[in-house]
Amino acid sequence: MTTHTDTLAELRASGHRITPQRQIVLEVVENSAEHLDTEAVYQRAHEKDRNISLATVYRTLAILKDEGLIEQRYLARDHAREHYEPVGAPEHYHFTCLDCHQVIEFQSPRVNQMRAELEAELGLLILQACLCLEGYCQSCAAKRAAARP
Amino acid sequence: MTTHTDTLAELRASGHRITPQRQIVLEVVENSAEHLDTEAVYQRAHEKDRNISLATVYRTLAILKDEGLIEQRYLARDHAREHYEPVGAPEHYHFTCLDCHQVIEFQSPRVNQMRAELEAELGLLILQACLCLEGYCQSCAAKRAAARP
DNA sequence: TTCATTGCAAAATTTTTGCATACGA
DNA sequence: TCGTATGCAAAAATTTTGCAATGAA
Repeated sequence: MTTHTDTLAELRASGHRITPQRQIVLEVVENSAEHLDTEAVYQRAHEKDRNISLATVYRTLAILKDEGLIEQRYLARDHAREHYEPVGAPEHYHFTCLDCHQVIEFQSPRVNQMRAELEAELGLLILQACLCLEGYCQSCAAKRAAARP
Repeated sequence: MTTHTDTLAELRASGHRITPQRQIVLEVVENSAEHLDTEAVYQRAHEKDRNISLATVYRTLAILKDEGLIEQRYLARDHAREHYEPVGAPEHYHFTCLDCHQVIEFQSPRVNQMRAELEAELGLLILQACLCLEGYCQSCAAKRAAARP
């Protein structure tokens, strides 16, 4: 398990300076249960430091992501927006219903299986896997089938 | 294999009108080998109809996507931008190297396996699967390992 | 001290929307 | 004819960037 301190050390080791702003952004991502997009990270960071700027949050998230210190996830419902979470969070992906818009989180061993296969076959080092599914949930699929026989 | 005419019929059946602009947008997506983002679709559509507007392209792509008549794909390299392609294109996903930025296309039976499992277990109807991987390709991974022993 | 980092504001980019007009069915 | 769809232009939403001042190492 990577700790906050470890992550800061890695950040420094990769040639970046440790600033209060960066510590705050990291804390926010590490301590949130949900996936936060950039705006949400900014809002929470802003509560801790009234002077932090949105530009700094953008820049910091980009650095942390580039260094592999946080992960990005995309929700299908709002795919264009990146959501961040700490590395090491339990693996899960998202299915979004196109009709009722509920998000169903799921796990599947197939993803890691595939990652391992690709790494072995193609020699890749896979750091991030983005997987999101869209379609209709059970009840909405049933409704649509009934509406259009 | 769904034909252009079939797709238009489905579009009409779902309550939308067939306009020259919509036909052009559909043709562009169907006839392009690459994945086009909205701007690229607009550019190609614009060559065929100098008066077509970007707003119409946005609106048309949204409709076609909502109706499941085209699919969206996301490339990890440029994840925030949607890329469209016709339904029924051969399954493939993307890995992007964070260093040299090359995009490696790959296939994996694990995806369909997972889709089938999820549909069976959760009763979902999965229409779109977005999967993109990021990390380092074989040579870039080797370089990084050498640079930071 | 030195240079990476910051905040601010402006710019750039991308997408959406209001509305009068045009046109498909 | 009737109401959807369009083009335009303006607005909204999101992200990036220039620059002088600040502050981490």
